[in-house]
This record gives sequence, structure tokens and C-alpha cells, in this order.
Amino acid sequence: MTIPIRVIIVDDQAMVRAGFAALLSAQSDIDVVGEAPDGRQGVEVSRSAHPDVVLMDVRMPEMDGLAAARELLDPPAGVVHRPKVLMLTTFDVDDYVYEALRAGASGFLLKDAPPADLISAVRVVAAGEALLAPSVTRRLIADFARQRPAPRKDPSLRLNGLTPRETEVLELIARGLSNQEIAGRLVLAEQTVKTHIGRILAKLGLRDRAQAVIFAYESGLVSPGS
Amino acid sequence: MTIPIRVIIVDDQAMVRAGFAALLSAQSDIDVVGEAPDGRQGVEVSRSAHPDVVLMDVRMPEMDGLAAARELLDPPAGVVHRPKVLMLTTFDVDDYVYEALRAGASGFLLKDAPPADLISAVRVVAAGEALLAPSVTRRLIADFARQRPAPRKDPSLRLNGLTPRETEVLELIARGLSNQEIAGRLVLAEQTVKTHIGRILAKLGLRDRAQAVIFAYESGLVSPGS
DNA sequence: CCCGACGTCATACCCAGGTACGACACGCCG
DNA sequence: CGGCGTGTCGTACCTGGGTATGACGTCGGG
Repeated sequence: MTIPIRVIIVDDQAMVRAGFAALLSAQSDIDVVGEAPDGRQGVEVSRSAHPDVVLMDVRMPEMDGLAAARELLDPPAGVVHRPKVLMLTTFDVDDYVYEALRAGASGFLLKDAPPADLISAVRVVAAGEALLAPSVTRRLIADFARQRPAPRKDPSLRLNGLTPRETEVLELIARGLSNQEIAGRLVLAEQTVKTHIGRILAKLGLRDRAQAVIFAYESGLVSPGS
Repeated sequence: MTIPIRVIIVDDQAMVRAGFAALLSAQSDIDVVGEAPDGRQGVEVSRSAHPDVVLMDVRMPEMDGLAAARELLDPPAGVVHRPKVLMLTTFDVDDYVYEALRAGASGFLLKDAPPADLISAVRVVAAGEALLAPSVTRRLIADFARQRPAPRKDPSLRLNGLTPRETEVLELIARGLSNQEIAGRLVLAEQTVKTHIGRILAKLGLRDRAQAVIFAYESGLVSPGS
């Protein structure tokens, strides 16, 4: 650590700011180079003091921490300085967490965490890594696991009834191709495509290609964005 | 902490096991109640020693940590014991991390982490929370942010052209309803539904309802599982 | 007050898509 | 060998869905 980590503290409670500042300043590798009582001023201070890390409270008057974080992490044209943002909150509220992470925050800590945690969090974040409160981590993992429990297991499961060729056709349906286009792509007669589709719909208990598209998405055969 | 946290250590290197055991046993609130040199034996030991937390190395002979974790976290019928699993690895490899989290692991640490981290990780995990190595956290957050940059912004963005009523119709299309069913649901003449659909397709540059379904999923208007 | 956006509906037309039935070829397996 | 699953294609039929055009009522804003 040749050069210290530059930190600013944005929180509407003066006592909290003072406490954190004292705590962090006591570290030889950390400099507190600014403070602000609300999001708007926080952004300004950050722009002029160009800190490495911004400690940002979530709930604040004037401009809340979320908006301020967004402003700092996705700055308007011309602004080159992009600090790391470490969000702080008294209670952990889901929405805030997710919004902050989406905005690009590097961490999310509860204020009741041990002081040592805050200090190490600043170091971790400054190093370009990320750190979350354990309860937040748990939730994020749960969410992650829920979203993709096994992207390639569920589909093949219910897709079992379909032959490879049928699966192939189904995927093209799910891409929005017409029967004619599918026939062209697979080098088939259009009627053959119809035959396949007929069997697909029968096997899966669907009515038309629109429902087939739904099935393809719900089963994971195709996924948004892919 | 009236009753200590029961921990077992699964790692193919005896020295590592010994080191961790010594480190953890020194804590008054942690008991090391078992060890195993590979995944298969790890599962067995876990079943008999019923620990609160299983420290599991990723890379192991016989049965790797991932498979063992899956076995412990999604046990066959009849097995009631479900310990928390804390994965350990020497280097951090993406795939392993995601697989482990999907399987339901409560944490993922690098072996080069400070000893204090391991100890607190055990406590955190035992408490039902989760904890990840900072580099892993960063990656998970990045992934999270990438997956859903703003689930309710992108859609409404391109959905802008659509009127509320049209959006409503589109959603029902994406649910697989026929025009007749949509008419019934919205208390409309079938022709009105057709009119709406015609406009929807024109505005979005789509050809038929199948493509409309795709659009609904891709834009986030509807999501798999919802 | 008039116009534009929105929502509603009608009449008419056409075709892609889905259904029904049958047929033939190929490869695998009991 | 015989049968089954799979993939291929043909003919025939029917309907749901998409297109075209026009019309009417209601709002809200300029």
C-alpha cells in the first residue's frame, strides 16, 4: 500500500459520518477525503475529490443513495471519474439491494456489521472486488439458484417425448420462423414440417405454434437473450 | 452460543485437513466432528456425524466436491439431515462456483483467504446466512446485473409504442390464448381483438402471434416461470 | 371547439397453419 | 425376419388468424 485509499462518506446523519470517518482515518492505508449529507452533494463531492471508494447510505434526503449511485456509476458524457460504491443500510431491504447491484455497486453492508468488516470492505472494494453482507449474499445466491436451477435438465426432461428432429423444429418455431422458412432451413418439404409440428403439438398437449413458443421458453429450450 | 457448531472437513490433502481442524478446534464455539479425504466418504461421514457445516474442497478424487455437495443438499428420500455446505477451492474457477451455488452451497471461499475469514465464514454459514470470496462476489454481482439490467425498463422502452390496451392483449397472446379466448377474457368482440393484434404486429414489426410471444419473452413483458 | 389518440366493432377476403389419412424408406432390435 | 420408431412426403380439407377499410364514441389537449 504505497498510496492510501481515498474514501468519501455520504450519509445524512452527522454522527454516523463522524464515526465512520474516525474509524477509517485511523487506518494508515485509508484517507477520508470528503463527506456529504445527501446524494446530490455526495455526487458533487465525489466529482471534485475523486475518491476511490464512496460509502453511500441508502436512505437520504434530496437524492437517495440509489439515485446517487446510479449517477456515479453511469456518469454523463464528459465525466471520467468512476469510483467504487459501497452501499450502507440500517436494515436490509430487498429492493434496495437489487437496485444497487444493478446500478453497479461493489458492495452492500449493514450498519450493524462489526467495524472490522467495514474497514476490510473498503479495502476489498478498492481492490476491485466485491463484498456483501451475509444475509444479502444468501438472498442473492438463492435468487441465482432459483433463476437457473439447471438450465439443461428441466428442458430435456419434459422434452423427452420429442424426437431430435422434432426438437429441432420446435426450436425454429420458437425463433419465429414460418413453416416455409423452417422447411427451407432444414431442407424439407413444407408438409413434412407440418407433420412434425402436428406431432409436437400432440405430444406436448399444445394447440398452436404460439403455445409451442411459450413451451420452448418455459422449458428452457430457448432463453431470453440467447 | 450455548451449543458449539459441528463441522466436518472434506479434503484430499491430509495436511490441509489437519490445518483447518487445528484452526477451527481452537475456537470455543466450533467442534470439528469428522474428516474425510474424498467426496464419497465425505457424504458418509456427514450422514453419521450430522454436522452443521461441511467444509468441502472442490477438487477431490473419487467424488468431487460438487457432486458431494449435490448429494448432501438434495439427499435421496429418507435422509433428513441437510447440513450447510461451504465450498473451498485453491483457485477460483467460474464453473465450479456457479455449479456449487446452484446446488445450494452456502458459501465459496478461496483457501488463500485469511484464517479469520474461514472462522467467521463457518459462523456465518451455520447461522443460515451465506458468504462468498470477494472475487466470487464480484463475479456474481456482475452476472446478476448483466442478466437483468432493468427488468422493467427495457420492456417498457420498446413497448412504448403500444397502448395500454394493446399491451394487455399482447400479454394474453403470450399466455397462449386464442383470439376468441382473449375476447372472452377482456369482454370484447373477437374482431376488436384482431384489430388490436394487427396494430401490435405492425408497431413491433412482427409477422404473427408466434413472433409476438417471442417478443413478449425477450422484452420481459412475461418471463419464464411467471 | 376541433383534432388526434385510443378503443371499439363490422364486413370482407385470403392464406398460413393445423388436421386427417395414407404411404414409403431406413435402421435398430428382439 | 418382422416390427417399431423415426423421418419423409402427398392429397385434401377447414378454420383461425391476419389484412384491408371504414366507422363510431370518448377523452384530453391545443
